[in-house]
Amino acid sequence: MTSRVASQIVPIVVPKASDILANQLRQMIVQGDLRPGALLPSERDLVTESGLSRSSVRDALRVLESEGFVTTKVGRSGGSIVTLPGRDIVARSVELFVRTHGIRLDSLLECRVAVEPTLARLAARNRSEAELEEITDLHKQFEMSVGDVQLYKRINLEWHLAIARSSGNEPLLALMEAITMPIRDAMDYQHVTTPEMRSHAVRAHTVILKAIRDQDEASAARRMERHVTAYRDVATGSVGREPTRR
Amino acid sequence: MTSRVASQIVPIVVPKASDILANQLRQMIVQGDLRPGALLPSERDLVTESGLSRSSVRDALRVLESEGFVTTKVGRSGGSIVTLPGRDIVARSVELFVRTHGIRLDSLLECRVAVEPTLARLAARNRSEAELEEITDLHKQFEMSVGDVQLYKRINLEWHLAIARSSGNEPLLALMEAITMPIRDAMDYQHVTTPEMRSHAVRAHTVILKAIRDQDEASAARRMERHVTAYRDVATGSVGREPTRR
DNA sequence: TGCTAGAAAAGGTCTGATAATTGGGATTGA
DNA sequence: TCAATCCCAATTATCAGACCTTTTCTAGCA
Repeated sequence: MTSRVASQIVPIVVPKASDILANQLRQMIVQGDLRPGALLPSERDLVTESGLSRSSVRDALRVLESEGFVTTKVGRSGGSIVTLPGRDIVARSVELFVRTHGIRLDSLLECRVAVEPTLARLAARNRSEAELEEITDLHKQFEMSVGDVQLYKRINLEWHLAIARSSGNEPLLALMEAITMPIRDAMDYQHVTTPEMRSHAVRAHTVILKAIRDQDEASAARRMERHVTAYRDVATGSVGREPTRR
Repeated sequence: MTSRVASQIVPIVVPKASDILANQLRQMIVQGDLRPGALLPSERDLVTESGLSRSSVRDALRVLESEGFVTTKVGRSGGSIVTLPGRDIVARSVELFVRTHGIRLDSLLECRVAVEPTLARLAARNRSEAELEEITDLHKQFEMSVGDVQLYKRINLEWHLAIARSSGNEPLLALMEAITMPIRDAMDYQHVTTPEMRSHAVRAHTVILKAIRDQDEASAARRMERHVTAYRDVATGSVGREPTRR
């Protein structure tokens, strides 16, 4: 065997044409060169500009569409409009992750326990008057819904989400929105609430709302933590198991 | 004007052929009919099975690929292999969200403050011996890295992520992974650490590690909270602003 | 003026062909 | 016999072009 020089060749990846185009467009959007609302050139124009075929251009646009970077309309004066990937995209990916990996309900509730006290604290700090009014409004509806289980559940979730929206913290809000739907599905499937539990929740909400109104951050966080911790312990049937002493 | 019957027609949306196919395949994967590792039929087989054209089939596969449901290889014995959308997909969508919406560093650090104490608590509860060893190992490297800023930063992040992995809570881990990279980028850009700060962080890590080793959940959570809260306050320059009294 | 039919513009779909990539099997040479 | 090499087949990637569907604009007509 003849001796050979040491290979300095590193694995070469050949990117796909459509990926290159998608990356370029994505980067332009991320960097702000393309503003949301802007209309991209038509597919046929992109073909002439990029030198690629229409299928490659379309592949790129489809990927960007599924990532939430463009929305596409058909028809005259249609085309691809630049959008920014919003919380809905994050929520969708989290939801698919949760469903495909069989994440259990207690993991999701643990997640809520981690997130919601901070959301309540931030809501107490940052809420606007309009947001406070919305939360208050939902709370009034909540108080009157203890008889109707379906309504109760819906208003309950809406109230928690309204607080999250008032926090002003987008990443945490996105996570909260993302885990809310899987939690609701799982709870619908396996959990029933008693009237006593419901009126208990109403009382908990009342004091949390007061703390948020008074902008008492520490109280809002502490009471929200108690509320969601209790919820978790009831739902996972682990009331006696080391109740997160603090 | 002749009187007409009330229209009961509701707006009709015509889904795209490729979306229908993508939805079908996605649902089969989510429901478990298609296991990860399974090889989908070739594009041409899918064409004959679905009755659609090759472009529609390819559109569907491209969307699924960008969602993390399949990975596609070219060449003989290539094709589309079923995968499950992992934390990387979640992290990617969060990262794009953060970058396109100009989420500020203090929001991300607030996020960490919300999440990491719970991760530390769960790590103290659920860590395996091997995971404890990994965390300990990283801590030793950390202690020796105070002189090398770049190394220090890398090991620091690795240590926090190792704790997150030991928690056993996949959603929180995904969020932690998702916000780590944007935080690092922003910190690289604007923040410098002093040797005093670094050795202070080493001491904080030491006590957290001890709590995790001893499986002292409350201590792990409390000390981690102090640690990341201090980090946030230093990084946002708001040391004196209502330091989350507790 | 108001309405309608058609033209125009855009994405959606289909068809067929060719290129590039990859793995495995056949071939060949020592 | 065995290892390196060459060739072929299967598969995705890309291209080219045509036609369809949807939507909007417009010109002409009543």
